[in-house]
Amino acid sequence: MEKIYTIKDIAELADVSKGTVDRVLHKRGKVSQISLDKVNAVLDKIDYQPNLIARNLKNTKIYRICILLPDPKKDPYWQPCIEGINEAKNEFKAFSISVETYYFNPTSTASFLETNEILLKTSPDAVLLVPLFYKEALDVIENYNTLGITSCTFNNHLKSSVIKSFVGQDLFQSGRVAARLLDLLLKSGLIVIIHIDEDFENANHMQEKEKGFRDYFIHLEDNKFEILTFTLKHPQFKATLTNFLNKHPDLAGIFVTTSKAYQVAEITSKIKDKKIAIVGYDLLETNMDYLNQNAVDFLIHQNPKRQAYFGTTSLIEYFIFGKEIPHEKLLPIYIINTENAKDYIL
Amino acid sequence: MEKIYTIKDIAELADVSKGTVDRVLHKRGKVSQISLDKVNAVLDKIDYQPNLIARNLKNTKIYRICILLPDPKKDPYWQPCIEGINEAKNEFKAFSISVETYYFNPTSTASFLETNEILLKTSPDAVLLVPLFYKEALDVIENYNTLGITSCTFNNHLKSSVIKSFVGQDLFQSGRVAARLLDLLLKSGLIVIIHIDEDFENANHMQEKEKGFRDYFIHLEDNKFEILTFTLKHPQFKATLTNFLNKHPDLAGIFVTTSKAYQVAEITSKIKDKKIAIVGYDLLETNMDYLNQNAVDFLIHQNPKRQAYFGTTSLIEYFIFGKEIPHEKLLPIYIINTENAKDYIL
DNA sequence: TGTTAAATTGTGCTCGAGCACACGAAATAA
DNA sequence: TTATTTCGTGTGCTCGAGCACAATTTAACA
Repeated sequence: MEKIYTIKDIAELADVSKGTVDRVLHKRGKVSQISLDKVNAVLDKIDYQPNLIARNLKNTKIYRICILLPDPKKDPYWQPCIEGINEAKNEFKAFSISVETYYFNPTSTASFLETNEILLKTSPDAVLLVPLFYKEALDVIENYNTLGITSCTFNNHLKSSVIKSFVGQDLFQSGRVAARLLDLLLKSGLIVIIHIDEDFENANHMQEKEKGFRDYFIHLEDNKFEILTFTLKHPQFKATLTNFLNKHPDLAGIFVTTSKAYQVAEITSKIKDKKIAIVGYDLLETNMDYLNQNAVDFLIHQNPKRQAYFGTTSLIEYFIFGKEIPHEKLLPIYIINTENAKDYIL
Repeated sequence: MEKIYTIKDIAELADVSKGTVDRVLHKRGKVSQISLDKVNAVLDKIDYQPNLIARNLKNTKIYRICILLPDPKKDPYWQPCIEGINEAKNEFKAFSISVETYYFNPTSTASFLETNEILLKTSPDAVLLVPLFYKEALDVIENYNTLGITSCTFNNHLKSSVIKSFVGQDLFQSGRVAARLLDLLLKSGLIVIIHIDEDFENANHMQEKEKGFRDYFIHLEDNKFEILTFTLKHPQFKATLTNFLNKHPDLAGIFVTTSKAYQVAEITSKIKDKKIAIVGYDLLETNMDYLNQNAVDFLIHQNPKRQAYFGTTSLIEYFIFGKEIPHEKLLPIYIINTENAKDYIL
């Protein structure tokens, strides 16, 4: 490794004071052409990397990061996020950073807005949020922007120019992954895509997954599979599905686009004489149970823990080290079977 | 977040000088019982977290980390490691750390020892190495220890009390993952485990994988599968396998325990009338080709890039922040099909 | 009680970047 | 010519931990 240059080194090499070097580096204040040239000549020759440790020493400000996400008590999918956030907090506990989490009810836009109001009272420097509700999230983020609050998102994609970063998955591609899994598992037959138990507001992710899923089969030469789509909701769900199963004994596989695969497996696992392949999402305990019972074949893991961890550490490192935040970070699509599941759950 | 206390704060609260506080904190030098009690009383009340930034400001030493791994030109499996190392270097380029890589020929213990000699001349503070050759690696690591050099390993497990950390995968479990994949893909039939083209020295990983693979099937109630093991080497490999395929038309699946699945797929893909399921390891270009041609069904990814990245960053953070290095870090076992492969290759 | 040694405690400098302030020189105004 | 502004530059302090060394107190002994 080459010598590490400091501002003092540059000042001596350029025969000016470190104050002048500082002014050149930060384009702060007036500098004569002669001094400017001298300093630039030195800077061209060497590779100056400011010492981030020293730079941030002076910075005694405590940066406040607020995280706004659905209440894990209402939907266990979000529980791993807490662990990811705590891991990030722990890793940077020696730095002057405050990370606070705020939970809203994932079924209530009012709860989302209320919680946001409470959060705003603490005047954070940045908010990392799950933009579950499209319209409301847009307003909220626009508001952050006018207040000078940095906003980052995870889990859900939301198109907005004022969002600093998004951490999540390519949902279209995850649909293709599911398709490929069922293609390998089954030779032919009827496959059903089931959208279950989610409101219209955050339905976009289900559509993306379906698009990817169908895209895969469209590009297969042979038409070995027939694909149908079901959009189901409690409480008719159980009756409708049972009815469908009876009518279609040729049903070979099911792709569940939400984390509710267990609800489907609960019904299909009771069918004695045949096995219907199921690919679903998310490592909920209930899903894991059916996975281990062979009623679910694969689960696609969105790694909410790592999403939250990555979103949080990006913001922390942005504040304390001035690191750039990547505009979009797409996590890999994790394929889970009974044997590698424990790698992902604590 | 609560107030962040500094040594000066503690000194004032305890009514002693910061020098005394320093002595108490580091058990350095003599302190009277009275002062000790006063300082401890304050320390009990508050949660003191030393400012890592300030602590390391004074530290102008450039830490030297050497990485000793097989030459990617000899075996492309190692190429991603370079990327992982570069990513780590880049992330910490502003800190006084020197990271240098040294390549040895993976088929030659002499090359390993020679390269190690060259590396030692640079008197590193730590070495991160792939202990490919059991006996030689043990000696080398023992030697590091007497020289006061920290040693960390990745990819291969090596039992030694002086190794500070290991980053890798649970190979037994990855065998089970492969078994589960073939179990789902096939209903019944003959499965062959193929160990191909590796020397005895580093054969341990193949044995672990086989153990895990067989362990899975042993615990299935029904004996749907028959499992055989093959240990093959160039150049007899091709003839032996072709011969075996002809003799066993009931062969349903193959588990290749090394990264040479493409060599097997090259042969099986030419069989016209039937499809043999193959599960192998590692995202080599050649393996990916056969994966995309449907000749290989799944690849298990050991994520060498992340292994190298994690090993490197752990050491860097140990030196510049004094963070603890986890003794063992087992990465998840990544299941790869055609659709999620691109998430893992650059 | 005085002298010296030993034990304990306090002071002040270092690291590198950043920034406020002061100093000087040149330019303009009176 | 002198006063005042403007521009350019250098000086010196800050941040917190760590550590060398100085200063002070206490103990030991003649």
